[in-house]
Amino acid sequence: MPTPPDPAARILAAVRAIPRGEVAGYGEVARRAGLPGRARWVARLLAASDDPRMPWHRVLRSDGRIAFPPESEAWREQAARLRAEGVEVVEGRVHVARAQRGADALDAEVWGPD
DNA sequence: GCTGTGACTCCTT
DNA sequence: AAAGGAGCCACAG
Repeated sequence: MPTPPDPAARILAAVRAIPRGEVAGYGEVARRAGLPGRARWVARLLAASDDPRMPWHRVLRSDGRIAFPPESEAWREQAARLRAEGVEVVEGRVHVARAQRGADALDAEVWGPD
């Protein structure tokens, strides 16, 4: 039997597995890696990763919002990267429009591609 | 080794 | 709808 990859490697692999133009939540990534409840670890790992191929910008909080402080440098960076691959970002959150604030927009489902 | 701090999430008020 | 609190865990001081 192959030795099970260490948890950190599985999490990073799960992040890399998010297709271009799609997004996933921290908790969702953790679950996919077989580590439910480790959302914070996912965030910590992404912060520590220096791999330029890591699509860290596709990982959002469970409510679809960007996890960085609003208007911060990283916050802008993430929003820009998402838009660059076709993901609609409004006020720091993906266009998932679960109703809320004048939401007359149609629900373009970008959430939970699985 | 204990405390505070997060790129978190969920449940209860 | 918004706020509080508990659970979570790695890391820095």
